[in-house]
Amino acid sequence: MSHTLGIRQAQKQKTRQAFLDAALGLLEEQSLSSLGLREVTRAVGVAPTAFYRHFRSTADLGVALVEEALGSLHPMIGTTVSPAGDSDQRIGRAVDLIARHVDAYPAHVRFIARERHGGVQSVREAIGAQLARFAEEVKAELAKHPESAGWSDDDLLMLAGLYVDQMLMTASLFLGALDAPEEERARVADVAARRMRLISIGRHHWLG
Amino acid sequence: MSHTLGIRQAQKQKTRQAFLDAALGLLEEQSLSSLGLREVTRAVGVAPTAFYRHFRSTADLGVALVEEALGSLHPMIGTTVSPAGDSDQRIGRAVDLIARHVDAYPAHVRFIARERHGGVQSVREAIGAQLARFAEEVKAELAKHPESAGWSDDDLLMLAGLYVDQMLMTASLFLGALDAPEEERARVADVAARRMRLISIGRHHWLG
DNA sequence: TGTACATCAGTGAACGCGCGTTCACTGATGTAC
DNA sequence: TGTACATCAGTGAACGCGCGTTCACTGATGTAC
Repeated sequence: MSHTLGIRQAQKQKTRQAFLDAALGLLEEQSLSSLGLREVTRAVGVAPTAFYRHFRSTADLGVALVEEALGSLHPMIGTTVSPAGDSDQRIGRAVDLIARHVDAYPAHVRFIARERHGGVQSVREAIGAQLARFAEEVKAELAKHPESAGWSDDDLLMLAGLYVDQMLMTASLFLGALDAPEEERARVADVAARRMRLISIGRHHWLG
Repeated sequence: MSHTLGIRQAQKQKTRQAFLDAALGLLEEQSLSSLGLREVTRAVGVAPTAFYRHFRSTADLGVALVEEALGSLHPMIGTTVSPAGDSDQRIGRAVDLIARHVDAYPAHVRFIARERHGGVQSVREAIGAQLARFAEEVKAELAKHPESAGWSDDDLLMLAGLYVDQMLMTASLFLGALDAPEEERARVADVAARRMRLISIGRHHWLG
């Protein structure tokens, strides 16, 4: 069981989380490179100087947001890229899982899509590092599949990277259809599934 | 032959282009949503108020940059997605063309990658519209290929979108390796080619 | 349990600075005759 | 070709405002005894 924090530590964590939440909200309509320190503290309801008790800069806060948005996703890799079920079932499960994740954490997904190529170097690097970890984990999972027999390490990593990028693309498409009618969301899911199916077919005919 | 502009018009166009060039340079290290009007005029060497003679806002300038970065690329679609040569030759040609384009216009490519999901709505929409056009053009080109016999319109558009996204991904990877040793650039080209090969294989086995 | 001192998350005033936008202007270019 | 007037790209001063950062502070929480 976990150690109970002191009152002071608990309050500090609570404020820190309020900073992350407020920033994430503000970042729905702008980029991190234009997010102001005073803007965030105003949204939280504390003095501007309180910011420095938690972060060195908004870039630093951005790196913390990367951890929050992607850090908890690693355990999902195993179940998503499992060999259970036939190909179409696996694809349907993956697409559905992405759709649910976008529904549950739209601001996190938007933040990652936006800042992956955004204007703040340290945040780009943090996202890149997390995505590289995902690719390695997907690769390790793919290696367990019987279909991967005969594949080189390099080819497996190539395929894993393709899957990771495809997941991000799909998440971004769902994000754009968040407020659209169900019909549009279904269309997005359908296109995403067909893309993955095509990749899956390519995978099965890769050797020979 | 083209009409010669008056001195006044010619000078205005020259200044406008100076704005676009200066903004593109400044955007290598930040996002459009944090680009300041005064920052741009300072880089150009004109008074801040001169900006308003050309653009309503930095967002407006961003939309103009989208046109500059992507507008001239449409004619390249036809030759890139042509059915000439075997599959590997076509892929090699496409990857090489992307690499050369990134070398020639790194700032344009970075701008598009950054602002595609960036914080300025009108610019996101302008990029989205251009990419949708590209997808339609790629689809039209694919439809000419004999391999596309039996494909539905919807599947062709799905494949075209996959190619367009893959081109952007590849361009972005080359961008990250711009200052890297040739060895690293070759590795990027190799991964990109293998990704496209896998997609191409999937394409050939899509039906039946 | 109580006391005395240390820690430290959050405060509030103050600073110098660059921002976007307005306005009336200047002077070179364009046009009508 | 010359003259008189119109256009308009770029100027420069001025404005009110919000920014990031500094500093000494307060008072609740933590700790040593």
